[in-house]
Amino acid sequence: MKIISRLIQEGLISDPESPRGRIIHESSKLFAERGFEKTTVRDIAAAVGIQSGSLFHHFKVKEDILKAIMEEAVRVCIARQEEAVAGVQTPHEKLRMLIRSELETIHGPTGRSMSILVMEWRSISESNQRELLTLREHYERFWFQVLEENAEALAIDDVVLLRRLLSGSLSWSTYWYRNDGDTNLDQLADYCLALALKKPLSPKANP
Amino acid sequence: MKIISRLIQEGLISDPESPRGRIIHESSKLFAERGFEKTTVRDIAAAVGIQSGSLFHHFKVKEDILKAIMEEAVRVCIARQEEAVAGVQTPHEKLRMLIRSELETIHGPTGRSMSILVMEWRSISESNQRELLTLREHYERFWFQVLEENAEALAIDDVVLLRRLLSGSLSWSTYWYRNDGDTNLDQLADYCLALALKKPLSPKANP
DNA sequence: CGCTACCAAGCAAGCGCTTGGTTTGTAAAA
DNA sequence: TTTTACAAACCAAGCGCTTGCTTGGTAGCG
Repeated sequence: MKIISRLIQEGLISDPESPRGRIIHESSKLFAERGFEKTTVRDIAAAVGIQSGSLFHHFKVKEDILKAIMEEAVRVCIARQEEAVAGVQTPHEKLRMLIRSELETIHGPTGRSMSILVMEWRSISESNQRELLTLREHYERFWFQVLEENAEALAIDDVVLLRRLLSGSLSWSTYWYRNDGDTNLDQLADYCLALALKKPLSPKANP
Repeated sequence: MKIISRLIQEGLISDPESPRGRIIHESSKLFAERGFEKTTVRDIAAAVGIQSGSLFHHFKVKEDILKAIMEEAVRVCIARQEEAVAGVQTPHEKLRMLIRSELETIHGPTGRSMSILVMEWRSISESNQRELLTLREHYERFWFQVLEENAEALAIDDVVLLRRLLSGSLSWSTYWYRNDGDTNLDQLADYCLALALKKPLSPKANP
């Protein structure tokens, strides 16, 4: 949770105590539950505990709330990613941490925002999509960097394709993975890693 | 295309020439483009070339159009799947055909309906969701049957988890795969198969 | 004073859907 | 062959409601 408070201080994400933060928080709950289009500004206002008109003192239009949620989601994602790989040495472990980190953002406290980012993508305008894509590129670039640097060591034949298939598997887990099930995130990450490397499940370290 | 006309004759999907079929067809274009919530009954009517009120002569409520699209999508999916595996003998080839068939439904002419099925899921009521899930279960059951019967031969350690990860990878391909790219569906299927079996890409037949 | 945060009221537009009636194709009855 | 019958397909009009957002004003605080 250290990351979050650092990002708040840097002004990259908003303080959940502030009005803006409260609106974002409540909105993300509602958007995740029923979707952006089906959530009215009155729903949001009621959840926050203010009048619907008052929302527009903090956000110019409804879509800006959605954009803010997505923006902050990606920012947290990037920060988590950098922290996960920092200090890790072996290629094998680097990839494992990357997978693990992505699973964490999907199923941890930021999970709601992440699924909104995917599911409500079409509800934001093209210009906002472009802005978010630039942000997201940072994240993807990091993945490709790690994969390419270690492609030989890990015997990866197609970096781009692997990332795409992995991306799908991990995202899709929102639909079935539950934190209280009999598989935990570490086990899931290990399984994905084994699949990606076409190796049997087991050794902690690497040749 | 033989399957489609068979399904039409059996009354399992509607004739694209009929009014009902035309509405479904035009709606699926619009839903895929802007989403269910953002498509108005007036948009649909205009695309079909009738008055908005006339739609309700064929469908009781707007949601029923969406439901019909989804229902027909799953039916085509199931039929394709059965046909794909029929006559195939080796475990290796069976799995390959299953993957190939799923990719075909996602990226072929039924692709639009398939992505609607995934993306607009939350826009249908719970009771309709239940109905569709029963249909979908048929499809999934078929997958598990094939996987379980050949788990030993293919050295699959976790059938359920493999199907889930594969499911994600394949679904996600809507976001990046283009038919006119330099990879075709067969190549993609082969790559996914190699990943699933943790084997290097290459041999047509199996040990 | 001035600034942030908010309220109360409501407007204009758009929404899904209904209504009552008309056209059109088909097929049996005269 | 003409007449009658009838259902399916559609139109024109609009109702009632919800939507995102605006406006003008107020409370609280440094």
